[in-house]
Amino acid sequence: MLEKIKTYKTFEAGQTISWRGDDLSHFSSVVSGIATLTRTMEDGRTQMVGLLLPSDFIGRPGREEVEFDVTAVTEVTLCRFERRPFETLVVDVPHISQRMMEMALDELQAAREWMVLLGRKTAREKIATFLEMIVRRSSVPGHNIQQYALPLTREEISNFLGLTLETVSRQLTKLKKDGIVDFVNRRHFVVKDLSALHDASGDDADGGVII
Amino acid sequence: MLEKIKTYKTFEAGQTISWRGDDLSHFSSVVSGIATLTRTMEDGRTQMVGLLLPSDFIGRPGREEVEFDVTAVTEVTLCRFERRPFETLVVDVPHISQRMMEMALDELQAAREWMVLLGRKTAREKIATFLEMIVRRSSVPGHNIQQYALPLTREEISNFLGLTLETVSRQLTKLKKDGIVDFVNRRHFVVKDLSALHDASGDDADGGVII
DNA sequence: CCAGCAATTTGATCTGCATCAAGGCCGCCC
DNA sequence: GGGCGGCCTTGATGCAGATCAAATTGCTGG
Repeated sequence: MLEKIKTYKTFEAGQTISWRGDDLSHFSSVVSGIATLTRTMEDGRTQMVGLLLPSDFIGRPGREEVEFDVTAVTEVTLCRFERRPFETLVVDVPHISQRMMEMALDELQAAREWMVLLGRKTAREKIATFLEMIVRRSSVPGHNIQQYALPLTREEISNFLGLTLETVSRQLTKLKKDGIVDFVNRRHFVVKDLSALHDASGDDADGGVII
Repeated sequence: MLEKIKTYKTFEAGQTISWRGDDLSHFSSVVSGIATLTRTMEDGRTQMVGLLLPSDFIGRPGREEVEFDVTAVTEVTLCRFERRPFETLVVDVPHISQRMMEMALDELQAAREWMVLLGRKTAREKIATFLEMIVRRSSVPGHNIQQYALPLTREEISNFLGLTLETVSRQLTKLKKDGIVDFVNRRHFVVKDLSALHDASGDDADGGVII
């Protein structure tokens, strides 16, 4: 059923996929590439509120408007469904809303963890948490990755972490000086001490039950 | 069907409803009272990630553990469903997952707006946004409320906004000195200039489409 | 191969909020 | 009613990260 109403669309790196306030004409899921969800205040202060990776979903049944700016960071291909037929489908096919509920709850959990970072972590902890997240997300079980790609510019990272780009740069070089990570070049890094990286993140040992 | 497996439980103000890491034995919805969702770091830094009001939901199908501490701020009555039967129900009754999807997406939207506040707003903007939220949530169409209750202590507010309690106190007295709000007592306030309060919040005119 | 330009790093300085430290207020219980 | 204890306010000081300001790097297109 989904097959009938689906189309693909590709956006090039840097292109805006939709602006806050636009009519919500489609629901989409990311097929490939990386996109961001951001909010910009009147004076230009910008906060990223979501990083969309393949399989992530954009759109909300029952809403008429997009609530955040969606921007392609790399080339992005979306699989899109027209809004009206999709909304009908959500009602008719129970499995879809179950799946979407699960995805929404996962995202909610991630957003809440991110709120802890934004509200309470130091710059160093923010950067360490961010790098650790990259490592965790890029890891494939069984494979031992040596080198990780940094998909965002310093400015994008700063908008993700609620910092300035200068602070991001400084904290990255500090983690390097401390021997925790190393930079192959500006967009690729190696983790030299994973447990030190974790210690620097401010998160407790493991999901954090104190026995 | 829900009727059969539902029970009520009341918690007194200040009591912990569940700790992070506890087994998730029930799904609950708030019947009355106010509860908070918080995360506390090893060294005691605390961030609130959710404020649970009547009709809000606690729990997540497919999860074994509670992810955040849940605490009663006022006396709280929950309507609880045992986990296993409820999970079955979610699969069998499509309407439930549709409703839960919508609630999760609403919460996600709220969490993302909160991320902007935590990452980019100044202390004054945070306080103004918080007061404006209280006003919006307490407003009943048709009624003209004069006085609003502040459901949280200064410390709880500070944990909500990613500030210290001293900063919360100072910014509240500043908004008072500026003639924007007035305090009947420590836990009740009056808005003297709603549009000034809005201006102080840093949010744009209205949901923010620039025409 | 080099000019031009955007991204990044690095340095100097400033400042908003945290931290440290007293009091003051007020409800509550004896 | 008075004193106790939990909130809350207010003041003084410190500092992490913002801001302002140059370099430096390194890619891109001529």
